[in-house]
Amino acid sequence: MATMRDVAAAAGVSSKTVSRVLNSDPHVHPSTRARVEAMMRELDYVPNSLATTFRSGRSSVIGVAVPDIVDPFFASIVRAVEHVALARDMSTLVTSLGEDPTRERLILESMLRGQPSGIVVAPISGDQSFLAAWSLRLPIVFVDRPPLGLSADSFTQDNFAGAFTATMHLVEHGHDRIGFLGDTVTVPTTAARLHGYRSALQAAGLSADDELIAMGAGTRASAACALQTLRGLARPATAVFSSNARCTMALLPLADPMSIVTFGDFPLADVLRPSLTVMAQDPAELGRLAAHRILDRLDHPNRRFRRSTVLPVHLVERESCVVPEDPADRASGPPPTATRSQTDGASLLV
Amino acid sequence: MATMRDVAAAAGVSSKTVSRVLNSDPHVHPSTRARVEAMMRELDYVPNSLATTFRSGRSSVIGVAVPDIVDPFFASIVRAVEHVALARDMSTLVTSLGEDPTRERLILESMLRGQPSGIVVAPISGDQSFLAAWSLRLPIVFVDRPPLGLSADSFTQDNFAGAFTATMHLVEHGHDRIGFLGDTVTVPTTAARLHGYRSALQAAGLSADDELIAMGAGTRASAACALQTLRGLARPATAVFSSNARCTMALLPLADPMSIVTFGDFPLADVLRPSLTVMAQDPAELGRLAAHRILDRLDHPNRRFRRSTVLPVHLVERESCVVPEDPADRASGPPPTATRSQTDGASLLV
DNA sequence: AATTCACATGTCACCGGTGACATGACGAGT
DNA sequence: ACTCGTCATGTCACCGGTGACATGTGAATT
Repeated sequence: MATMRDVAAAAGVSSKTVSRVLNSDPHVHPSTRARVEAMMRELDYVPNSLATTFRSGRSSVIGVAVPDIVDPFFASIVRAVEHVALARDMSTLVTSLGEDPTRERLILESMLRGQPSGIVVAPISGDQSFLAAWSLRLPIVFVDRPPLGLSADSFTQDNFAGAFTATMHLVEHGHDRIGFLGDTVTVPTTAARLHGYRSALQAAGLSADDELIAMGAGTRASAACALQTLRGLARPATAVFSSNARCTMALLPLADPMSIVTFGDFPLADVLRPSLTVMAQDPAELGRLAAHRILDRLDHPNRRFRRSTVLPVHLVERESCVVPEDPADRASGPPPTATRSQTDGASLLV
Repeated sequence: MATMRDVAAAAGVSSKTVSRVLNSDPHVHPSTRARVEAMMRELDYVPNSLATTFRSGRSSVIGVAVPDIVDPFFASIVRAVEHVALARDMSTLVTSLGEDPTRERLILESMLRGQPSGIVVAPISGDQSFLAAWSLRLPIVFVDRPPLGLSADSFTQDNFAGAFTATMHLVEHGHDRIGFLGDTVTVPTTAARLHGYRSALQAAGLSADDELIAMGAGTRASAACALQTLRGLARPATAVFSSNARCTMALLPLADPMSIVTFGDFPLADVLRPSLTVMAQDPAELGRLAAHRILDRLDHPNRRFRRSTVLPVHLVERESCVVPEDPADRASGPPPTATRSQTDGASLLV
């Protein structure tokens, strides 16, 4: 593994000159440059970016920590950050935080010890105050979920309004018993969506019974259980607002006639039959904004930025919301939104 | 940003002693240790892992380069590597290689300059010979796709056998005109799958006409076009072997009655109606094996390992393969494998 | 001829831990 | 009392580039 000094010795110059050649310093004689370059090639020299990085005190790496890279939502965020970083010749250190909130701190601190230029975090725990000391030294930007117990840049979506709109959409289709599906209330995203759901019911003059709210519905088994409960109520639910794509995907294999709106679009949501009506988010934009904020903070340490940016979400209306079936009158005409009949959908693939 | 020497000065000891405390060296007096630890807390000292890393000459990072992290297949590989790395207190540097084969080298070399302990690559270009020099210095392990122009460890799947089985499965259902869908032949994976497909047709005594083979079918538009062509043939195709999940997902919105088998399982493949019969791969296993190989190579520099490991893939039979419809005889009885009728499937969601 | 200056190149310290080796102190064993 | 070993701690160089600053050389300017 040839170092700069090896090249220098071979070319009969000082290591500084090699450094100059490497950084295309204009004050190097063409012939010297040629000689050095030849030697670099011959010794098949590769600069050790660890050394450069170390000396400069900061690695040109943007850390990204998300709950789970396999989730396409977070994967999109990661890819967007990566893309912005690449354009600035920086790289990306990715970590999944997993499910265990107590590990968040360990994972993030280990990432921070590597002296990244900045980090982008979609947190899983309920307290990021431990990042306060770090945020003095490098830009820390939150995506999807705002920081708790800490003031820092964040790019989130309008979860409240999105949930409100989604629930209203179901109400407008005539549903008055609408279930809520989510994983954990401790995640602020879910809390805000629950809040939006409740507000919509209230605005519509409907009661938001707790029995309509099913948490921990992130797996197929638990979603099945939740669904059964919703159906078994004295006044059964006829529709569901699923607060995230994971719950929806868990629900899909078993949800028979029931209207659904989901928070968050996902691959194939438009291909299912019926296709799913969703509140579309834009994870790539979230990632892009976060990455740019890191760069902006780095470039302009003294500039002030708006701390919290909330992106709108919008309703993508597809087929999964229909007027509830009236048991007394099965011939009540076609549902207003379903543009394809059920049998149509059935033949799509075979 | 306090350094070790700051702590040392504050505690009235040498920096080496602080280093010892940090590394829990037993030869430190308890009282000294306490004093140093107190000072570390007071100055809110954080070790600079860049320095340690630099001195040791190798960062405890495993680099992972995949075509696209948003693809759940590659995301699973990444997560598996991450998981193994974490257990060894190493971190993971992730990069997407993207679509452009000419950029592969640049991206990988930039990653390598960071002196990772090893890298895991799912390459996109047709030549990795430039990695030869690097592979002398650190373990380079290929996943999903074998290296080209280079001898290195690889963990792949049995693409040939998988494609053979998948195609045979369609043949056994009575199809004699089976189309092939893929993106690029230059990717060895696709080439092997095409080969398996051809061999199966040949083994079945069917002709593998070039007109049945549609490449570049990775987007919805191109998949639509390919499908139209296959349907418009003098002897139209009645079934399709899709060589990867991306093509399948592109095909889904528009494939009406046509039997499909896909290489690679993906989320929701079992929820679609009809659910998709697939050749299931195990990306997480691939990632796990690759990561362990990196660690093994690191731990046992002199041990010899089997270079190439090929994992089997297996058929997951679902509903998307049916006996071709005989135009002359529509009452030819139920298809042998479809366990749910089409109308059954239709009512699953509403 | 003296002065100035752009240019080509070199010297050296430094970034922050840590390995190799040194030192001093004290208790145990002969 | 002397040697030896263990413990607690210190010194110093080094990992590989690079910034600050110095030096030397020849051409242009006065």
